[in-house]
Amino acid sequence: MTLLSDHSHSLPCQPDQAALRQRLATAGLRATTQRILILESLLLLPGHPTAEQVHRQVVLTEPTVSLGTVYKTLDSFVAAGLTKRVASTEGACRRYDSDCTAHHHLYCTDTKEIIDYSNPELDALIRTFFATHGLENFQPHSFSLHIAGSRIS
Amino acid sequence: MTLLSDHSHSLPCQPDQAALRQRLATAGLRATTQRILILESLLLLPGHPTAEQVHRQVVLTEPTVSLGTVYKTLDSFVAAGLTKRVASTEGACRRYDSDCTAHHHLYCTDTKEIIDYSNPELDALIRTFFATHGLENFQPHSFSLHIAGSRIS
DNA sequence: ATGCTTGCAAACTCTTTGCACACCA
DNA sequence: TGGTGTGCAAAGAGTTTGCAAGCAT
Repeated sequence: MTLLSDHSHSLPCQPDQAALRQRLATAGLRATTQRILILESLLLLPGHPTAEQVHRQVVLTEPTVSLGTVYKTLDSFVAAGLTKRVASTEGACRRYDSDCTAHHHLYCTDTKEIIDYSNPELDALIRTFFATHGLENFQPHSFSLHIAGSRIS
Repeated sequence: MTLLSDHSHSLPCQPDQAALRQRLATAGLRATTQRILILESLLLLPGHPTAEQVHRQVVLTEPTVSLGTVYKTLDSFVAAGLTKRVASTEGACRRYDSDCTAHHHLYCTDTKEIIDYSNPELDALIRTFFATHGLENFQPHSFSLHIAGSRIS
């Protein structure tokens, strides 16, 4: 099995292999070829890819990586906090989000798209609300607002 | 603090069969025995039942109802707006929510429970926020805040 | 060297589908 | 009666698992 080859086709602002290894190490995960590739693919793919989509991307570079490994790896990424799973009412399959910073989602009811949305003012508003109106018997640690609606063109 | 929207809260009283027929008719659905039972079970079951759980409940009264019918029926309920599907990052299976009024969800990271949460003040806060800070290219029509955290005993 | 990871394929779970029969409007 | 809805069983999609062999540390 070859190590990560140089990617003449890869996008400009992609983290290099050393940075990916570092991220894995920080998360307490061994830096295997597969994990590096899967992490790279997650960061590369737009939107909220499924395990299947990540696999398709990974296989371009390393055709022997199995879908099962992608599932196991994505699970370990989620467990390690490298990745999140996106909540969705639509579709049967899981979607992953490489953006682990707090953010919200716009759900387009027409196109079924899930669009990332960040707004620090909104975050502050919500945090302040729960700081003053504490929930009973529940300690919140993160919030995500799901905004359903439709795109205006 | 902004005024609360008026919040007429009806307890989950058991609608009789005539009321259920009426709800189905209003939604444009034929009132079959199965649909009446499934709707009744949805309203009866606490939390956010899966198709499987609804089926188990329905079969107590009418043992011949098939799981396939429960799936088809729940889909038609969602399409008709009688029921919602709950978004979840956890678990593989779909959950349904008979409460079609706007509300939020607490996701307990320990027990994986999904707990309903309503707070008109919070709703007003969010609505006000988006009324003043409109989204670009997006017309929101509903909001649901997902609050992850853990129960305190 | 040790123990975590991987690939493979089979098993599993959840959901959908096709079709003949049954039923509501 | 006509057109929908239902039951059944098989198929399909997505995900998990067990184990032998392969790597990272």
